Amino acid sequence: MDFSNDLIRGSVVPIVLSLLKDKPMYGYEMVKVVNARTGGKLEWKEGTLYPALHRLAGTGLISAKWVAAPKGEAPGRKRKYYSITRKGLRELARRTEEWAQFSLAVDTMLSLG
Amino acid sequence: MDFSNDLIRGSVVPIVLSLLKDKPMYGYEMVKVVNARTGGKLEWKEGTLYPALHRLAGTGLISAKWVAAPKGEAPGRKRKYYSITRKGLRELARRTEEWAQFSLAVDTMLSLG
DNA sequence: CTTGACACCTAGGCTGCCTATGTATACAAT
DNA sequence: ATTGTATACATAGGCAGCCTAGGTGTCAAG
Repeated sequence: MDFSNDLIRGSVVPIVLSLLKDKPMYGYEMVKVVNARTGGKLEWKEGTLYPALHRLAGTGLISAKWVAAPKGEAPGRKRKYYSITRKGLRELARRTEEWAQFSLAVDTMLSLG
Repeated sequence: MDFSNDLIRGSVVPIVLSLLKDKPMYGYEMVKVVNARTGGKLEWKEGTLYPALHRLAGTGLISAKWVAAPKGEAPGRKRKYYSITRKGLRELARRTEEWAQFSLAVDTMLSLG
């Protein structure tokens, strides 16, 4: 099952914030993790994620730091690690609650609740 | 809590199809019913619904029929009643399953599952 | 006779997801 | 040597749906 873009929309930001709540991550890593953790159901595209990360950094919900990859792993490559800010944590709480209420409302209307 | 447009997006079509599965309805009525059934959480706008109905009719998922309102209720007014088609019923099944899987995937990523 | 509820409609703007493409490095395969 | 694949970042342009704001017209109530 391939999810329509219209469903995807709006789910990227809360998921990014949720990922970063646990530990700093870089974009490419997030793509892989999301694809893996959902068994390929959610298939993030780089062209979606990178601009989203820039928006989040622009509004101060996350912050970025360039880090060289460890020698044994991917020598010579630069990774842009993102961390969630305090403001981002508050936004995560808001978005998580919003999602919970929204999905409940939709379930109700689809007689799934 | 006001849901962001990005979440709303994609939920309109399955909900319309689900409503029409039970009985034919007219647009204005759908707005009221959705607002009521979700306790005001989902607040549909006419400017959203009407174009959506036209799209659904255009792709043959629903069909329309003009009906005069009953004399005792709203005399003189015309209502455009929509019914779901057989094609629409199949699409409803698809969309419902899609939503179920999608919301599960998001719950997983937000540690709500 | 004005207000509000009913009932429909559309144009234009905004915004975010997608496709496609590009840069650059490292390593394996041919 | 060269090609391909994985890593890791980035952007431009297209597309599509939701929203705002405005419009039409009927009728009942104040």
